[in-house]
Amino acid sequence: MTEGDRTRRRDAAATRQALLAAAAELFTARGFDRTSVRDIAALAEVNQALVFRYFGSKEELLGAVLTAPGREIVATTPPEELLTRLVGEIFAGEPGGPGANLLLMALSGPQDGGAAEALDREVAAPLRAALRSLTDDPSADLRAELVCAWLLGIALVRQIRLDGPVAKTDPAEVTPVVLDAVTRLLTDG
Amino acid sequence: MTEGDRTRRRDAAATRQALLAAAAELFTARGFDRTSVRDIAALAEVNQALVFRYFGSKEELLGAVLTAPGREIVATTPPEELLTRLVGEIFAGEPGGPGANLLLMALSGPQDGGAAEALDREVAAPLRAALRSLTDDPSADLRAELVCAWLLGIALVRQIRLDGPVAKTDPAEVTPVVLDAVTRLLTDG
DNA sequence: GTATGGCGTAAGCACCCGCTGACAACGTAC
DNA sequence: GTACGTTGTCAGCGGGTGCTTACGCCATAC
Repeated sequence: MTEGDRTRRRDAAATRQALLAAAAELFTARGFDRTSVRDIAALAEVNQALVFRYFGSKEELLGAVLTAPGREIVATTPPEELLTRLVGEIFAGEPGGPGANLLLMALSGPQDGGAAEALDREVAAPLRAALRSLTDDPSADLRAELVCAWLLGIALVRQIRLDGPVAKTDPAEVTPVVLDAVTRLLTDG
Repeated sequence: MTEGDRTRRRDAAATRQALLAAAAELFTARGFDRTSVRDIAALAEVNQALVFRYFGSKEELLGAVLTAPGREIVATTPPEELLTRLVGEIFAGEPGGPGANLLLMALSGPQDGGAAEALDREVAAPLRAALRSLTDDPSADLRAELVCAWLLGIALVRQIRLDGPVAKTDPAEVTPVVLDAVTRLLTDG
């Protein structure tokens, strides 16, 4: 309607970004399958055909949404701080909203589309490697994956049980509890 | 074809059970949304209209599948053994197959259909209550839910990363590690 | 033998989905 | 000012979905 809208339209990068943001929000809230391309486009206030112009398919859009933020965290954080950083990120965002909880998407998404594999490769695998290096226990692999499993579970419960203590307790109180338990799990023989 | 088939057909209880089993298998393997009623009926070798005759809707079928086994465990196990029992169940079944991993369904299923709520009410809530009673820590609620989150994460990782150590390590080796860490998490101030 | 009621079957409705292709509007380069 | 490439619009396709409805079929009761 307004001229301001007119000037901001016809901007490929902006629409691409709007689609990414809308997709992240809806995928996180409802899961992949329960989100339609038309819903994403509507939230982004963009024609639905543009999803396919810019991302090729709904699955590739999921891939783009999934890998972006996690990869950034892993890339910009030294291994020895990765655990603390990730726990912090998990408890940083609003429980219901988007944030570190992109994991849910990978679970509800297509198993064969490579999205879950991409997330594992880009985010979880480096984390496991970093955790493994913190202990010399012979079962380091197992313990590292147990820690990852815990983080996954915490992120999910925070997302699902919005009224539970994991979601509601002050992060400053929860974080040390988790980090403590993880540390002991890793450092005990 | 054979007479044996003829006699076993036209048996309401048997077809109901066949549908339940088929639904459990497919829901667990693919998730709720990626499983169609026609797929379930085909696996059960039953006409798809019978799903609606016996269960009313696809969601109610999910509800029936979800609550049955978990509720049985909770009902038949005294609170003080519930944690050990559940950890045992999680590591008992085959990693890829059905078993204690019905949780995945609740996550990928409809959030508003009450299936996840039913699972929480029938299974998770009693578990949390049992865990809470094991500690007199002021943050007992939080710690109990953190434990639940861990179990959820472990069950999921076992399901998702079939080649990972959580899925492949001998349960007899993993179980004490988990139980140890949980106990310390609960009993530490 | 025949009526009755539960069981299984076939066909299809109405809808939503991911995705496509042709076309219009726009901004820019010349 | 005109040609051109990019961006956005629109209608619709092919197909899958949950679910319904009307209808045969069989076992039993009488």
